[in-house]
Amino acid sequence: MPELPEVETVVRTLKPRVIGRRIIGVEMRERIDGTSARIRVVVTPPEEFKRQLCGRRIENVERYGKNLVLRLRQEASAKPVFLMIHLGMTGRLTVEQTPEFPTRHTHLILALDDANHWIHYSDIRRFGRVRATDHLNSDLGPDPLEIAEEEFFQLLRSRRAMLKSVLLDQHFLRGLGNIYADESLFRAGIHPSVPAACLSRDRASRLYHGIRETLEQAIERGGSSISDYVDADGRRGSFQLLHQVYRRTGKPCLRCGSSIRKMIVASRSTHFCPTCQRRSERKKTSRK
DNA sequence: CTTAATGTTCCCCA
DNA sequence: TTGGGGAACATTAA
Repeated sequence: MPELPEVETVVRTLKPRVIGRRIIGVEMRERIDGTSARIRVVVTPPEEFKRQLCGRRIENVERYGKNLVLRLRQEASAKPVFLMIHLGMTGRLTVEQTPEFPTRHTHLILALDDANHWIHYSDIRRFGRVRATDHLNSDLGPDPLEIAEEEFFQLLRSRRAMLKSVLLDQHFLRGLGNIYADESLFRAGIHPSVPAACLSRDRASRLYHGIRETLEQAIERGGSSISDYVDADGRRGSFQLLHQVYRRTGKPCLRCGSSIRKMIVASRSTHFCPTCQRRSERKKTSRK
């Protein structure tokens, strides 16, 4: 359930239910397979993790790229601790009314001080990661909803890789994933394999706005629920109903009727309309 | 039985 | 250093 609009939706639905509450209990269930090395969803060692969380109040819930960040504090004067959660591919963060572990895929339960609600983290594939730290490291690129157009243009110029690869790179922009990279490129009318540095100012501008509009609409619709994603209240999003290209291979383009194609870029399925998304700009007086 | 899936990281090679 | 390609991680559903 991973990209920016989904995480933003979880943040918004989680906020009213947990802000101001204290965490009074931490329960973990780590599954360990004999075959492979031990993969833990909660990265912070268990004792340290409990020590960092227990008794602290949830001051705020924010999004950092695809991460959820809960800012915790003992009291106003104390130093904050951050609970960072990355949902990976199938992670769910929900508020439930039971302290019981409902399935074998629930890995973490936080008890709140209202005695009625528990925060559950479940993750079928266990690609997600949960950690507690006292400092936020910022090795990710700018947020696509905050970056200025000129800064975006300058960033693009520094990368010669294919646009699709660049948009997926969290060090370039934080928050886009496979769905929204494809949908944004379609909205901008640009082919996924165009080198980022080759974009004209005009096309870069269309991409900038294409990304923003796609993300904003997706957030309005509560994100895309393809298989696992739900918000903190367990509700599915509906933006998947508005997808123009993602997973629509062979279906007609909703704009021009051409058959949507799929190619592999950066080891990821990449969907595009061969008619609406050109490799180069077609100008009326163009010689190309 | 095979394939693909909203993600990240690591390794190899050009 | 940059970028492409692929594997690994783990589970499920088609």
